Amino acid sequence: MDTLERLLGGPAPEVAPRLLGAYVVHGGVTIELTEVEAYAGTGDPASHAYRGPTPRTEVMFGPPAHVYVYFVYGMHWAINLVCHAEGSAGAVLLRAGNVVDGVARARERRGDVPAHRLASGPGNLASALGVDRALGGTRIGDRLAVRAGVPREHESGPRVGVAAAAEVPWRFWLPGEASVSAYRRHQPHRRR
DNA sequence: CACTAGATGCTCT
DNA sequence: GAGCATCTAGTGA
Repeated sequence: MDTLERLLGGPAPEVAPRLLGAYVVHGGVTIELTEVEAYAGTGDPASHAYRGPTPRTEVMFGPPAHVYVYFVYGMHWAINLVCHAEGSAGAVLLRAGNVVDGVARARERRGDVPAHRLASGPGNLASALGVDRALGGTRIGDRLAVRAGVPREHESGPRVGVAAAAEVPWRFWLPGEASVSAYRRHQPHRRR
């Protein structure tokens, strides 16, 4: 497990690009990561952990190599890998990837979409893997597995859709991958 | 192609 | 109750 510690331990902005090309396995599906974002905990206004621990975010304040799962916009789950040491709350959001094994299984969950859209976007990625709140707080290697990939050239830029620290370039992706999201600025929500 | 409105429910104030 | 680390279908060009 030394390899896993080396891959996942450290400041989120350093761990995030290391995860590009790595493999995530859950629910009979394997995904090769093409896009991730770093969230640096209490020092990062865009992080869910910014204002300190809450029932939802306390996983991030625990030891690294655990899974933080959250629910957004009434219908989507998103997966984070906790990487900071206990007491600090940094994590990496898994935004997109290529399904390299278990395509049929992923398609059962995602429907009849083009291959590059099976796991494009945090909600779709979690859906393809069959991940929901039940995975939250589990240790990596327990139910969700992560394997290192081959290091690759990557690009970086501002994180998608965040209201705070909108200019911080902590999104990392593999260039030329169709699964990577187009950048979108945060947009305030209308209500009726 | 680009752009946007609406769905939907959890979490914290 | 307000805001949200989203996604898709729909419109218009």
